[in-house]
Amino acid sequence: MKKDIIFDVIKNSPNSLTAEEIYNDVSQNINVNLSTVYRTLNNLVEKDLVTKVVRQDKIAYYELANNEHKHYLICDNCNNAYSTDMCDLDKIARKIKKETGFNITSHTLEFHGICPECLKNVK
Amino acid sequence: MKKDIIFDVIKNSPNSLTAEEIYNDVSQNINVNLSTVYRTLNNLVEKDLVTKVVRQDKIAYYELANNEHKHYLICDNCNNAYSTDMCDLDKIARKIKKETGFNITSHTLEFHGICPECLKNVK
DNA sequence: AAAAATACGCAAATCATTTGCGAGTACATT
DNA sequence: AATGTACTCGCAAATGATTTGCGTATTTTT
Repeated sequence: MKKDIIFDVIKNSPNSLTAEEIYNDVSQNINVNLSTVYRTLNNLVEKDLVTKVVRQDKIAYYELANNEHKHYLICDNCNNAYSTDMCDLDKIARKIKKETGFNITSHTLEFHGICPECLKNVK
Repeated sequence: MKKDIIFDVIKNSPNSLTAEEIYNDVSQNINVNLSTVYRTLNNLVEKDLVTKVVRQDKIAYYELANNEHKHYLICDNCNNAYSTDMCDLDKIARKIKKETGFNITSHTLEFHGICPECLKNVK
């Protein structure tokens, strides 16, 4: 079924994708409806197979729910997202937990700025 | 004009507000239209007087564009947002800048979990 | 006070995402 | 194979936060 194909697209993508991007990709091979893509994505997120992150542009991005935690550097100029695995947030999370009693289970982090490529072109 | 009243609401709020919350607040005193609130907010954001942050719930939250950097602990149970000023991200940002050349200008960080209050009630 | 610029209300538009419904398909049980 | 039950999908309409066009008021500038 189409769920597998949609999941494959996510699995094979090095970066996170929007529902529309997934839809376009899948549509090249088979017929699907956008709502099917959304339904499937929600399904995969529920099953913890896929992670959904809403960015400042208000669009949801989906990626493989992998163990290794990633964050994005989003260029305000070209709007590309570069991922980084640098994240010392667990330390901060522990500190917050200790000082506030808040039981933190997850976090999202988004950096904004200008990527090296754009920096070159702007100058 | 209404811009001042809207700005006052934001100034006097200890936490970030949605457009609707601001609208409700302002409406208690004067007549305004929701679109006026939105227009004014965009205006204030443009002038760097107000900061807009889109959260995972896809709703934009507005707060005074203040110098002191805050992040939110959002309870997945009661949906309240607790703010914290703990943020060692500048260190991480510098590291990323050095290693990737990405010129980071801002970031958003959102912690999710269960707040102490809800923890008590759930148990 | 007239002209030019803003502010505002109202209704309609937008856009990502969701949902109701009805039809198609798969799988299990007899 | 036949029946039942549960998904899977497509399609069109609905949602909900936010934006926009437009005409009218109100302010600011001259």
